Amino acid sequence: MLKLTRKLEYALIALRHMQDKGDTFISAKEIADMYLIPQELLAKTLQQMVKLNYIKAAQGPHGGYRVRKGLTEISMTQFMEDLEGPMGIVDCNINAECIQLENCNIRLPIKKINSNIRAIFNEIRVGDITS
Amino acid sequence: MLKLTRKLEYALIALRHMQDKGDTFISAKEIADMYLIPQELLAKTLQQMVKLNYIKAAQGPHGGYRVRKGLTEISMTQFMEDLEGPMGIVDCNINAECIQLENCNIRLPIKKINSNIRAIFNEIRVGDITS
DNA sequence: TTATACCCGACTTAAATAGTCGTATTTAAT
DNA sequence: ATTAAATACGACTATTTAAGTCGGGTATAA
Repeated sequence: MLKLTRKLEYALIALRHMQDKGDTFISAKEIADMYLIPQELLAKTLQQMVKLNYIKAAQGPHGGYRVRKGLTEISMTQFMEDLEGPMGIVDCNINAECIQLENCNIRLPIKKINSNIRAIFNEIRVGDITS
Repeated sequence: MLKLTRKLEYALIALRHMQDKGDTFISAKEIADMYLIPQELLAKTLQQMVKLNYIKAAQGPHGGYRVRKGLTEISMTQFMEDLEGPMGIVDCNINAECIQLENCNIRLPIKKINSNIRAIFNEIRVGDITS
């Protein structure tokens, strides 16, 4: 339990790699080869990040991706939720459609733990990992 | 991502309920009915907690479970890992058999986040949730 | 003796994650 | 123009993990 998804790992690895390379466009293949990441999967993730305006893509030969300036300032909470949807250690923190609800006897303490975890990721910037 | 398992939720709900009832033995059925938890699943979890010496069982009619004194003092980290195995937001924090390892460019920052999360659960006692 | 409850392992199902494939489009270089 | 290298995108499949079920056993109070 309490695991990050591979997608997030791959995204961070890729961002860090691109960050290191400055302004040049880096292909998905280069990153996939270097870190032994399944290329298609990484590609999809990079495409998602383009849509999120995290990175910029260039098509054609010598194309690839590069990091948008300022990306490093966003919080990990934002980053994670942009890529994977809402974060919450239990479902009722997310969809609130729990059949128990009224009966639940641990709601409050769990909620508190949840905000502790969010607090951690709120205070971490993407740049803390990728720079 | 970053979810607790149902088993842990059920375990905590059950512990809290038993705690509230003091020394009397509470059956799995009573708890399952009250909180709409699948009985067999809850039963298995309770049995696991008996083995861990978290709770005490009594067989036969009017049997059931009750909480061991002192349980409330153990940390959530211990509790969670006893029930679900090692905790870690990425695999390499657990089994260390990552094909990348050398290449990985985000190992250190991830490790740091991981210990932040562990720190949270280390400082929470089971009793903080169940009492 | 019966009914209630725990005990325990094997099994099945469901959901989430991870990974693959095919086809289309863009574009630099020749 | 043609080719090759790259992104774009949706549908599909596979794998893993979590969740839930079942069957047969044992203990014990009434």
